[in-house]
Formats: sequence, structure tokens, C-alpha cells
Amino acid sequence: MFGNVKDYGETFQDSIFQTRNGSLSSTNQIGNPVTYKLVRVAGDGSLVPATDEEMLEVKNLLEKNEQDMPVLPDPIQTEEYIPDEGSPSQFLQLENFEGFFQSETAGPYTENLNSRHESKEELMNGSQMLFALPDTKFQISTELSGNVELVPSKVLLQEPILFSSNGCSINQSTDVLNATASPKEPALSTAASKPDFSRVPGEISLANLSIKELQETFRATFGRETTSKDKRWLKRRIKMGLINSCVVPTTTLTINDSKLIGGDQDAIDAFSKGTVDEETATESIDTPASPDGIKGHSNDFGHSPVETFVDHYSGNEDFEGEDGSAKRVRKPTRRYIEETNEKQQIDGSMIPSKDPSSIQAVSSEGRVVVTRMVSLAGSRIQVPYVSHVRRSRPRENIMALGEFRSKSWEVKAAPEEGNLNLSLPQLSNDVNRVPGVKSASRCVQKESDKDHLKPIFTDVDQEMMEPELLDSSGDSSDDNFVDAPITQSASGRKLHRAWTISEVEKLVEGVSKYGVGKWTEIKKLSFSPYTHRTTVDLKDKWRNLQKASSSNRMEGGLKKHGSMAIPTHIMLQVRELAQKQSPISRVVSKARVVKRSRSRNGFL
DNA sequence: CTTAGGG
DNA sequence: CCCTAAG
Repeated sequence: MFGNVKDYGETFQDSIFQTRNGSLSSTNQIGNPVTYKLVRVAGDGSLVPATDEEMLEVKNLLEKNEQDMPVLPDPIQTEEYIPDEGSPSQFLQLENFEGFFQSETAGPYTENLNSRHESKEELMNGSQMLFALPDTKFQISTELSGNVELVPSKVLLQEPILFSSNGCSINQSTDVLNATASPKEPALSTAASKPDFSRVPGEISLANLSIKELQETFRATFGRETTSKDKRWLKRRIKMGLINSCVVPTTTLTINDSKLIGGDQDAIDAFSKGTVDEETATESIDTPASPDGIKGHSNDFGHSPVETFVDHYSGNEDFEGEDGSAKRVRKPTRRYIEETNEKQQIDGSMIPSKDPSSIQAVSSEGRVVVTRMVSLAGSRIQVPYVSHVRRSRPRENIMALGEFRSKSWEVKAAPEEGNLNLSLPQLSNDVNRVPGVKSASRCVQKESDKDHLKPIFTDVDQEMMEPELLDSSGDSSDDNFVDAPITQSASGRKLHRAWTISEVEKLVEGVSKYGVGKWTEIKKLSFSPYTHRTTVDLKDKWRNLQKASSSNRMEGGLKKHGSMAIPTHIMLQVRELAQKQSPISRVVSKARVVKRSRSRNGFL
């Protein structure tokens, strides 16, 4: 039924939705507030709010036992959320639990305890398989505490929002949180409480808090002030703070048939508008751990979700709007985007769409990914949504590739259809498979270069043209090479131009004249005609030359892949210069250092 | 912007 | 070749 792990996330979402509108219709659809609070069970079974000392104690206990304490998932599963570290049972004994339930909990929970000897299947049926609870979960339950193992099922029926994964869960209810004004600990302790706290006195629901109150709560939670007036943001932050490392969904996204059908409208709007930012994406259905086959996506900056979160809220936030988009966040780098896309492509979020222009939210391994159809060289593929509003300089735009091709065709007069068609399947394959968008686009480009540009001006062409000749043809012409500039600007990437021998010679000469690293001078004085060679290019080429020259075996003929046979005398020159420059300068600098340190130490 | 270095 | 981090 739920065998397909990949569909798990989606199924889960469906379940939530159905539950909210179905069996739980008596509850307020989305915002049914449930709050938690750390309490102590007194001798008579009554609940006593925890004192600060107790909070601290609990915290210490948790830290102390963090390592060796086994995870007892069962009590956890009765909760709306689960702290990522440690188990509540570390500080609340099972007896307390039972007493807790008996004294404070009406029917259902007591029932659960009493009926815990029912067959697992029965309870599963009773819960109408609302969730595809991983088998492992039950296994663990059985191992650890056989007699409580069945509780979750029914409890889940009551509070179907739970999804536990390796001790971390995703809380799908929108405004559930603990407003106990104490940092972190409440979050940990909540797991030890019973699921339904809506009747516990003293609770506070964030949903109803004013901005000021939210700010207060924020301060109480994080120990610092905030100026944010964004309710949604505040609530999320507080929740995250309480949940600790567990990722709090920004909103309640519900996926049905790959369509976004429910949830926080703001967030949906955000998605639609393409304002989905890094954080939103991260906060989608995603878990740090993946025992259930739902792979967690590590943050691409190499931070844990927590770290990222900290980064974001620790800044001097100055949030303008309710939409929360004002959050100042590091602009994802090109590479980041590419890698992210790649990753998501790997995840297999390639879902063909009938409506090419449709933006959809698809669930991929428990993560909601908003995608859009894009036309790449004539074929439609689905790619993770990225806002079309350019925030930095153009990346190798997919559309540009199309232009690129057209231009090339124009020049080449008669592009073989077969050639194009040949490349497309390969492209599609690439996109579908591991290489991802990045590789795909590069692939296209490369092919384009090969197929259409090389014939126009090849290495041979360049070799034949004397640099001096080109020189005289006008230095203003960055490229008198046909349509190179057009192509270049269209592709957004510099056209690869093989280095000619004469260029290399000039380079070497320049290096010998002005020294290694003086690329600007070399370019100015020796490369004025070659405006397409940047200083970086010179540097790169020099690096390559050095590499080549150092690996002396290169002489033979190992460079058959068209890498141009560099005359040995040049190589020798390079090696000479490299040796003259690198080791000696090192020695020199070393000597200088010694000199300096000696003088510093009073010698000399 | 220039350099240096990693990708 | 691209991208970034440092000066």
C-alpha cells in the first residue's frame, strides 16, 4: 500500500489533508492549536508547571544521557513533535506517563493504554492506515517496550499530524507551539507530555498572540530581542527554536496528485510567485535524517538546518512585510543553484506535465519541490522552479542556449536536422539521470561548439592567421571572428578558444619579461591584440603550461586529444621560468622571513 | 579591479 | 573556462 518509499511523503501529505477534513473535521481545520508545556506530575497526579530549576535539570539530564540513552519512540509518537536529541522518557518515567494519562487524560489515551494488547493489525485498521508508518518504527517499539507499542496508532488517529523520523518529526499543524517562556527546554519537555494539551491551563497559542507578544515569546525563547513584525516569521522562529534542530515547515503544504491543493495561502502565493527562497525550500517537508528511506537534504552550504537557521535569525533582522520575503539571506550562488538543481534532478522530480506552463509542486522524497516546465532546445523538461527575476548576472540561461543554437544555425546555413535530433535524446537522458541540468546544459553547449562553431573557425584557422595579422585588423575588434561575440553574449559563457602557439609564445615571453603574476602588465604589453584573453585567462594558461611542463613525459604523444602540440622549446622555457620563479622566489621569501623573524627576535 | 587558487 | 576569496 505504501510500499513505495518515494511516494511516502506525498501519501503522508494526503493523509494529513484527508484527516483534517475528514475524521478530524470537528477540529479547526488547520489551526487547531495544540500547545505543550513542561510539567511535573505531582504525587496526586496533578500537574505542576515546571520551575526554571526543573527546566535546567531536565536539560542537564538530557545532555548527560544523550549518548547512551536508547530512543524510546513510543511516548514520542504520541506527541505532535519530537525533539531531535534524547528521549523524553529520560526525564519522565513511564510511571509518570501512566499516572499522567490516568489522571489527566480522558478516554482515548487511557483507552489506548488499556487496550494495548490488541493486535497491531487491529489498531492499524482502527487508524485506517492514516499513515504509512514505517515498519521500523513498530519494530523499534516492540523491542523497547512491547506493551506500549500500540498506543501510537490510535493516538495518531487523534492527532494525525505526527510524522516521526529518527527522533525528529515534522509538525504539520500550522500554529502548534509551546509558548512557555523558557528557552529550548519546553521543547524538549513537550514530548513527555500528552498529545492533547489544548485543555491544559496556562497554555498559550502562538496563533492568537499579538506581534508584541510574539516578540516577547521570541525573546524568551532565544534570549534576544527581535524587531520583526512579521507574525508568520516570528511564529516560525519560535517554533523552530522550540523544536530545536527539527525543521519546521513554513506552511502546511498539501499535495494531491502532484498538485498543490491546500495549505497556507501565503506560502502558496509565494511559491507561485517564485519567491521561494532557500529557506523556504529548506523548510519544506524535509528531515535531517532518513531512516525511512526519506533522504534528508543536507543544506547546500554545508550547514545543518540549525546552523542555517541561526545564521538567519542572528542577523540584525529588519523585516518589512508580512510576506516574509524581506528576509535578508545570502543570495544563492550560481554554483549553489546548479548543484541544487542537480540534486533535485537526481531525486527524480521529473514529472512530465500536460500543461507545459504549469507550475507545480511535486513531492520528491518527502520534500516539496516546485517545478516548472521549461523548453530546452525544443524539448520540454521539468526543472525546479527558479524565479525568472534575475538577481545577478545571467547564468547560462537555458533560453540563451536556444538563441545560441539559432544563431549558429544562421551562420551555418544548413544545420542537419539529424544532428539536432541526435543530441536531444542524449540531453533528455542526461537530465533524467544523474548529470542533471548543469551537465545537460554544458553538454548542449559543448556540442553546439563542436557542431556549429568549430567548422567556422577552428584551431587550424587560428593557427593559420598570424597574430600580427589579427593585430593589424584592428584592436577594437574584440573578435573579428565572425559571430563569436554574438554567440558569446548569447551563451553567457566565453567561447572556448584554443590557445595558439603564438599566444603561448607571447605569454611565455611576457612572463619572462615581467614575471609570473604580472598578468595585467603582460596582457597590456604583450596581449593588446588579444582582447579576448583576460588576465585570468593568462594566468590559467600559464598554470596549465606549468603543469604540462612539469610532467615531462608529455613530450611523447600523450596529447592526442587535440590539445595542440606545444613546441618543446616553449615547454622548456616555461619550465625554466617556472623554476626560476617558484623555488627561488620561495627561497628568497624564506630568507626574507628568516631575516624578519631574526630582526624581530633581536638578532642581526 | 587584480591575483591566486579551487572547481 | 568559471567562481570566489583576498588584497
